Amino acid sequence: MAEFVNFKEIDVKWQEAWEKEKIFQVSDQSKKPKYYVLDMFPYPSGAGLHMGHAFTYTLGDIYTRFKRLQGFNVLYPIGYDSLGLPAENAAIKNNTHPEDYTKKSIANFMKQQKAMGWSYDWSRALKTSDPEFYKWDQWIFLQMLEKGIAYRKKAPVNYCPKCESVLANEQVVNGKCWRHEDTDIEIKHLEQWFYNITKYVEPLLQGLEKLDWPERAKVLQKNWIGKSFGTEVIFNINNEDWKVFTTRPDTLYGVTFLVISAQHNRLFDLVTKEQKSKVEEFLKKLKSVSEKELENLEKEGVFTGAYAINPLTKEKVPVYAGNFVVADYASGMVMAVPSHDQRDFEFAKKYGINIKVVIQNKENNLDSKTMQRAYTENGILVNSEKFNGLNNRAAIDTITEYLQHMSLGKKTVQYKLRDWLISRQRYWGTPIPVVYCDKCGIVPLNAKDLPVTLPKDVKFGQGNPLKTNDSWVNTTCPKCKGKARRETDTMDTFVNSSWYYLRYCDPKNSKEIFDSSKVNHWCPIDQYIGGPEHITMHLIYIRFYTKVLHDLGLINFDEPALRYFTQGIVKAADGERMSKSRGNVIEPLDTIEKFGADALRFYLISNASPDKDVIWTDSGMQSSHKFIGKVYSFFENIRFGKDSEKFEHKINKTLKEFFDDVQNFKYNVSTIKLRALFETMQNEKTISKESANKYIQMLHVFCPHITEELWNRFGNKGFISQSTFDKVNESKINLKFDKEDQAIENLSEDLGKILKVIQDKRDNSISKAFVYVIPNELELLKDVSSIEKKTNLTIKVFAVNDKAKYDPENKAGKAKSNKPAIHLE
RNA sequence: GCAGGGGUUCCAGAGUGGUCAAAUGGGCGGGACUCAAAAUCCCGUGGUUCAGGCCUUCGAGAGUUCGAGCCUCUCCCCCUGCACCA
Repeated sequence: MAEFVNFKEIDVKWQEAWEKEKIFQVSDQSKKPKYYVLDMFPYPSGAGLHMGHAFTYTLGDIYTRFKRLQGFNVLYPIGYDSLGLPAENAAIKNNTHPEDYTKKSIANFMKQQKAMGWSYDWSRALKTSDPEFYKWDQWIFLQMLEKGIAYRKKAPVNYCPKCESVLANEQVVNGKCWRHEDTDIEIKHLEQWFYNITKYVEPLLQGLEKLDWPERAKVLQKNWIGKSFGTEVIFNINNEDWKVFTTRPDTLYGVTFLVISAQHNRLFDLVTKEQKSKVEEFLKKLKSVSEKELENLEKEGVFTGAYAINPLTKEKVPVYAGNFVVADYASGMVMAVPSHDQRDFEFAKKYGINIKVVIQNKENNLDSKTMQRAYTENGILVNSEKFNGLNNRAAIDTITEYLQHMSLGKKTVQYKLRDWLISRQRYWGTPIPVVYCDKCGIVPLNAKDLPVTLPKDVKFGQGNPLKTNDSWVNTTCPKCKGKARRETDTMDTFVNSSWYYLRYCDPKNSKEIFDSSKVNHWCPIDQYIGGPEHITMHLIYIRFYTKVLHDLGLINFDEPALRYFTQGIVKAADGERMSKSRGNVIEPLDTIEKFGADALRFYLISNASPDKDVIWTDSGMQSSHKFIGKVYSFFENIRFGKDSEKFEHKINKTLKEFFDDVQNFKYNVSTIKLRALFETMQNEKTISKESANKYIQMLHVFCPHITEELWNRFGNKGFISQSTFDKVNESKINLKFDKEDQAIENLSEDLGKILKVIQDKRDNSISKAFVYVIPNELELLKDVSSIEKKTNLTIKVFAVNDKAKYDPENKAGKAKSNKPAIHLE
């Protein structure tokens, strides 16, 4: 009975044994093939483990245990993404130092992680707030600087007033901060550190092809990178060439104005004296608008006073500054064709700008004076001089070639991906290892002087805390030994997670970032597991870093993770996210206390495919608990005997399917098959120890504690955690047994239906059933005891050609294949 | 708008050409046990009833096929992501 089993006790017993024997420590040297499973490391918050953690890390642990039992030498490390703003903010709130806060959080986390039975190699644990770790962030930065990948520039950047820091493009979600859904991003023009990720845009795009990732993840990254083909057209403004990117050079003759981004850093080069005040007024208004809803922002603009010359028509068209043009995409300036682009059309109507039709089609005769909206379909060029009559699709190439020929433009490619802004004006991050020297300017530190550690003594509350420690800020220039000032910005926390997976391969190396041979042995990650929210942030950065480190010759692969699995979310019973404010949170630790870690693990994966959301139900949780209890008590005092042939068939077949299902994360399907097999097992007279071992090995990946206990009770040597699966014995798999089951089930069903009808009509006097089958099906029904038990009938089965059969009603003739005839009395 | 993923029986969720009225779990109904309840166990759970049948179901419609939940097309709906990217 489930109640009598003290799961908690078993959990702790084996968790301690595993730890004591260090059985999950993995050696770099092994005869076994390597396998690297990685869960994205957690951000250690003071709140501890939540159900989402319990779910995602259990998925990884199951996969790891599965791979171990398959005979792989599995690297399964864990660490803490412990630098970052939330720790800083939480510390400020609790009036402690981020370092103390983080230390406490990690200790708490670790305890809880162990209670889940996750089989990490704790000897490799790392935390990013450790100077021995972030030292290498700084080292990588210096490498990047040397290669020109790290650089400083003044640019319009996203600033979150709540974070009091700038953000990367990836961290802006719908114009808001990724951490503060209620906070609008402000655009500031600041000089900041960037990583030149756009240099790697093509490898990032092409690398996707060879990855075994969910389609969704690949598409998301593709869209984020946003490659588009087009033409760069040169417009002359005030005797200066300005490049404008367009995907529609076929409409070039219809350009009636240009729009430059209001955030463009050269905007005022164009603004005339007369228009200056109007433009400034417009910009002021823009700022207040950005604090409201960005979504339905109307397209607005203001005339700059400048005119551009259309390279083909030589016409002069006005240049406007507009709020809808993205400053740092392409050249930050667009050509506007109101007749064939709806946005441009609305803008032209609003400001009374000329409209010129250049594409016509036979059915509709467009007239610029009467048209109600832009015509965006295809057609034939008109008003386009020598290109008149061309199909507009064809004209895209023709006109581009002509521009190229005349040196007025060229074919080009644009991407949405921007360079990665890594500066943060906050304390709890990796210090950027440069100084500002009055004489030498920006000077990087020497690698031997790393790490630049965070000073503990700083004041929080106003601006960047690092600026408050003068003795830290004031330093000497490594070049001229003169006075210098340290960079007080720290790095985006995402730099840490961009290469942590490499450090796990050689976590204690104090001489170099890692031993390349170790990293090349373990990497790339064979199976990476994490949430979908990381696809356009972390997973872009980690791929970028990998490519950079590859090009630096440090590693011999250029993709971090070949396979990636995205898990779903654990939702509360009401279908909402679990949250304190909703009061619907179920705590993993409470659940373990009540049901044991195995039952929780089993429950979390038995509901649905793990890439789907799990909706928590107490009854489901209880059902898993019940099942685990039944299995445990079944085996607890079992006496082994022999397997029936049928059972040998079943266990081998299940094992075979199990390999396939678990390999493909169909954990839920596996749990069902284990339930079914358990039912069969209960009806067997005896089973062998070998089969029992097979069964608990399968169950072990989901429920490591009770299976460890049973393994031990069975008298096996060593740990089940370190055992390996037997090969599937294909010769024992005989589909005959499945047919037999099918035949029994069919007959049982038929009898049931007949009895139901009869019993309604007559009284219950039926006690015997005579069954007539076609001869070659006779042996499928040789054991009908289960049906006899169920129906309370005595059953006799005959072959139809059996001369000695009892068949008073002469039913035997009705027997068909898979459909025996039946006589009841 | 664009892209991706989906719509399965009361719910969750398996299932991708025949043995599918469709696994499994939950819920619900019935039964056993009990003085009773809880727990546990067994049975049932689209309709209908004629002895194992018949009819209707897997978002809607059309098609391919001897045969479709599963393949093709069109449409509807839901979720997710990007969103003024020129």
